[in-house]
This record gives sequence, structure tokens and C-alpha cells, in this order.
Amino acid sequence: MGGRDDELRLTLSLGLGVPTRPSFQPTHIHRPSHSMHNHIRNGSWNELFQFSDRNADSRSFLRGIDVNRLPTVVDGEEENGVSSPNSTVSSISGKRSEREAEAEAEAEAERASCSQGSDDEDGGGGDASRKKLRLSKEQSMVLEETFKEHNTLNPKQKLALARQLNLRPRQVEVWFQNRRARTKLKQTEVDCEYLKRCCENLTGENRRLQKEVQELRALKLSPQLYMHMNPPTTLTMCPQCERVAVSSSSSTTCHPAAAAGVQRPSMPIKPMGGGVAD
DNA sequence: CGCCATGATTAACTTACGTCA
DNA sequence: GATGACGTAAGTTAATCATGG
Repeated sequence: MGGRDDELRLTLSLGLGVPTRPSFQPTHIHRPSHSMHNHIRNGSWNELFQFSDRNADSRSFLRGIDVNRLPTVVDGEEENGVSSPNSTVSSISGKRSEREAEAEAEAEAERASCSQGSDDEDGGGGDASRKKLRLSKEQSMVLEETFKEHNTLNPKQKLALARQLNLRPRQVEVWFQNRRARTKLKQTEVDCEYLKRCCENLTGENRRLQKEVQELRALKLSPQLYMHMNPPTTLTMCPQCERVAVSSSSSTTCHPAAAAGVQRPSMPIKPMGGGVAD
């Protein structure tokens, strides 16, 4: 499919003009949540993203189908703590806190977004056959922009965004979760491509060195020939790691990947869901 | 043209785990 | 240290859409 190809092309546009990391660090290691927060809020790699999005919104938008039906009452009740494990707020514990106030605000937002809601759901009988809603182009755009600024939301931001977009806070929350997952997946693809290139380069270098060893062995067996040849290899210190490096004609480093111009990419990625087209 | 099968995308969900009070 | 609340990542499910035959 065309969209897919576009995506991959974007994904694999490896670090042209993008600062590379000094050494390879898989970016998808599971971090403790707080370090993740810091990492994210410092805006390191996220700032590198180019948020322009492709098919998803243009799809629904261009076809003029507003699939973004407002949530049903059933969903709203879910958000109030009926079923969702992530957003359940215990009303039993008596301690009133800021958090509880926020939960109430969320419930309020629920009701608000539900009040204008549709009644097309089949009864809302609690069975909650999940109805998938498509976000409108505008909603996706705002979400993307917000994600660009910070890819996690605190409860207040979540509420504000939900109000602004006329969505349930839970929807905003889920959108950000999914968006982070997609971002990570993309970065994994980039990392994977980078490692593949490294591997290819190392394989080539290894092959070359083996060949050289063979030649040297052959020469050792015929010393009179050896006398008439230039030394095929000189040993120098690699400036990067201060080890003895093989320096044949081209390279004076023991980092063949670097010598071959392979640099680790750092997220030249465009988003997937609903952004601005470029 | 409509219909169906198939694959891609993504909203919504579940589970597991880490952190904090 | 045990516990509960909470947030997030990872994985899954299912709705929706595009495309090709």
C-alpha cells in the first residue's frame, strides 16, 4: 500500500542532518516510569520529530465522513470507574484529595461530553460492544501538536485537552498511550535498520581481514616474495578507543561502521495518526 | 457497479510492573 | 516491609477503511 511505503520511507530516512547519538542506545528499553517522564519532558528525541501526518485523517476528512461520534452514556459511566482498570477511582476511600477532585473533574468532563452525545448506540446496555470512533482531522491535529510538546499528560492537561476536543479524558489518555507506542515502534524500526547496516559493515570488514590473513599466511610460506612487497597493513592507534587498529589503505579507525559513514539515526520520523500533511 | 476477502491502521482494552505515599 | 493508588508499557482485540479480484 502506498501509505505504508511512505511511512517506511520516512522512517528509514536515516539521520540526514540529524544529530546522531554518540553510541548506540536502544531507545525502547523499559524504563521506570519516572525516568521516562524526565526523559520525555526534557524533550530529547521527541523534539526531533516532524509531525505531519498522512492518511488517517486525510482519509476520513477528505471523504467527509465524520466518524467521530460523540461518546455514549455507557462509555461515560465506564470512565466513572465501572470497568476501566486504568482509570478506576475508588470512591470508597474517604480521603479527599486533589486527585479525587481531578477524578471528579474527569467525571464532569465525561458527562459534558456525553450530554451532547449520540443516542445511536444500541441501548447502552452495559454490554459495551466497543464502538470505535474515528477522530476528526482537527482533533488529531490538536492531539499531535500537544504530543509534540509533551508526550505525556498530567491530569490537568488531559482534562483541558479533553474539554477542548470534546472527547472523554479517557480517550485522550488512550490516544497518548497509543501514540507513544507507535513512536516507539518507529524508533525500533530505525534502530533495527541501523544495526543491520552495522552488521553488514562488520561482516564486510571481517571478510576483508580474513582475506588479508590468508594473504599474509601465504606470504609467510614464501619469504622471498615477501621481501619485495610493501607491508599490506600498518598498525596504528585508533583515536576513538585507543586500541591498536588495522589501518590499511582507507581507514585508520577500528570502527568500521563509522568509517563507512554509518551513523546512528535518531528518529527522523513522521507520525502516523492524524497530523498535518506537509 | 456491488460484493467479498484481505491487510493495514488505530481506538479501546487488559495485564504486568514500577513508583510513591 | 506491606499495601493500595496510580501511571505507563506491552500486548491484544476489534472497528474501520482501502484495495484488489
